[in-house]
Amino acid sequence: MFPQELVKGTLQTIVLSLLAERGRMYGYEITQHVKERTEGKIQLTEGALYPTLHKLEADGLLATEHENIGKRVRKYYKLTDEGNAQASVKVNEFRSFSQTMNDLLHSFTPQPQLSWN
Amino acid sequence: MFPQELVKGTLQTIVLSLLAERGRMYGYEITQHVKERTEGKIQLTEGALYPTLHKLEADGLLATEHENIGKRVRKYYKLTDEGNAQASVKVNEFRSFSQTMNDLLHSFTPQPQLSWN
DNA sequence: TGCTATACATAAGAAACCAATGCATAAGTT
DNA sequence: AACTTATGCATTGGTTTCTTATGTATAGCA
Repeated sequence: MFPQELVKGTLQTIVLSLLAERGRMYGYEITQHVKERTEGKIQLTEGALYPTLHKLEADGLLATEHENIGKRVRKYYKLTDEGNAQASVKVNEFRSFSQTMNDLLHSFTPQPQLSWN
Repeated sequence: MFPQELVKGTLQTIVLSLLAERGRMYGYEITQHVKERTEGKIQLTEGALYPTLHKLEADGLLATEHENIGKRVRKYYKLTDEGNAQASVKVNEFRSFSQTMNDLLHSFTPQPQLSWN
């Protein structure tokens, strides 16, 4: 489990990229999916996720579809065109940041050079 | 320039790893060094840095040495033994987090496989 | 003389998150 | 039938962490 301070600031990026990949998802599904794919190392709390989803929707990056599952209503989120563009931006931004940070930390304990296959 | 939300939570890691690498540094030096090494992409503000340095010192991870430069007093920070250990932990933690995130975002736009040289 | 750089520091407010709680349905268990 | 766990939405109070702004002071340069 990573300390929360590290995960902070990546929530929007995670949500946008997952929706870009999978088309549409609902809130609870996102938490479970992230937990499984990261082997429990990243766990999104609902208190952080739902406000973020609402904010992204208010910003016009997400649109919702309501679906009845038995007597429950499930809210599916999907990307708008703008949201799709923003997903690209955010993911590239994170990768670039990740690279910069690793360069900055590089000399601490030298790692072997990476190369593309 | 990265959005600040991405840099958040990495300040302690940056400080500890730079001190592990360079022995001792003073506050202003840290801001300039990070700015140069990242080509301006990460810029630490003093309002964030100084409270962090004070906190790390209060937590016993850093020790200070005062040096007179002309009529000014410059505060050098260096790692304690505990700080040195913590530097390892934090750097490894970030690298692991970075890897996990990149895996999670991987399928968004597939990247070529990485391999060690 | 005035501007910029160096160098420390704090303080008020904002942003983002966590932990807790709440409501409700569904499924499985004893 | 009763209880527990899982599913699924959501809000609220408090904390941490950072930003912006400000303050003080020395030093160098034009």
